[in-house]
Amino acid sequence: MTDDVMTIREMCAAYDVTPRTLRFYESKELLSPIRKGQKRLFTRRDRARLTLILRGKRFGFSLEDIRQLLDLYHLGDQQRTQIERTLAVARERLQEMRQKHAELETAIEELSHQISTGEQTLSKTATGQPDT
Amino acid sequence: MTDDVMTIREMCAAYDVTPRTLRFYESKELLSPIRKGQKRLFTRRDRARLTLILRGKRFGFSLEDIRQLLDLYHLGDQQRTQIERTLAVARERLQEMRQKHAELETAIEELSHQISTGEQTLSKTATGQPDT
DNA sequence: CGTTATGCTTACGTCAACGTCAAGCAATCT
DNA sequence: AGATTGCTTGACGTTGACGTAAGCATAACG
Repeated sequence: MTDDVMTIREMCAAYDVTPRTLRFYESKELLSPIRKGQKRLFTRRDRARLTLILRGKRFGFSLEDIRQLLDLYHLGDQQRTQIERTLAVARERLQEMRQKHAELETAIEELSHQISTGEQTLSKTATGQPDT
Repeated sequence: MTDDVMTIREMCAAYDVTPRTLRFYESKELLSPIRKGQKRLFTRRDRARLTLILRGKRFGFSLEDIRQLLDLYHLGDQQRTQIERTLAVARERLQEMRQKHAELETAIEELSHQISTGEQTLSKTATGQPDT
């Protein structure tokens, strides 16, 4: 099991990102692959974090937001006050997410309503063809 | 009821946006306020659209995406093929939104789980207190 | 009638999140 | 050895969504 770690290429393939993206995330301290000489080796921890990063992005969180949240997922040797601040951030984000979730539900309903209205408009003005 | 229309300042106050933003949206053909001489007057239609624009943005849609979706909300004098394309776009977006909705649900559960784990960590390492 | 406020247009500035080169090691293939 | 391939580190370019500043017009106030 040498593949406890992955190279940058393997990571790119696995997560569908570019090398540039991974290096960029490292520069922003979102990832911290180990260095074998010159090269980066990404651990399970990096992979878990990347999963969370990509998910966070889909929900519209900034990388900076995500960086703060990531700490939550491996509270180890941190200071108590640090943990508390992280928790506070997390609770805020959770609130935002719940809010979004609810709004999204409304928006989905509205949009799907509009779509069926549109479909009816179409079927009435059918293309030369009468109704089936 | 002269306030069938609103000035740019009123709009800014009502929707918490800047004048720049409203003019920018107009330049991108997302809004089309009428002109009284030099000045812009925003109608109910503009307001409805702005509501949808801001909502769309919260869900991570680009202004261009939103511009296409907006057409759906007032299919009037359009061409049939144009309506069909709009509907196609809308269905795609609806799919995305449903996907996001589901993912968001998962993420909410995970995050809230992590938060309670974090809280327990805190309560065990209570301030200066040894384990209970 | 001067000035203060508001609005308009035009144009350049900014910030996030990368993309896209350029230039240089290092290992590997021929 | 030479060439190729993969990875590295800068450094500058790009796109979307505005911010900001300059300059002029119009309107309102005193």
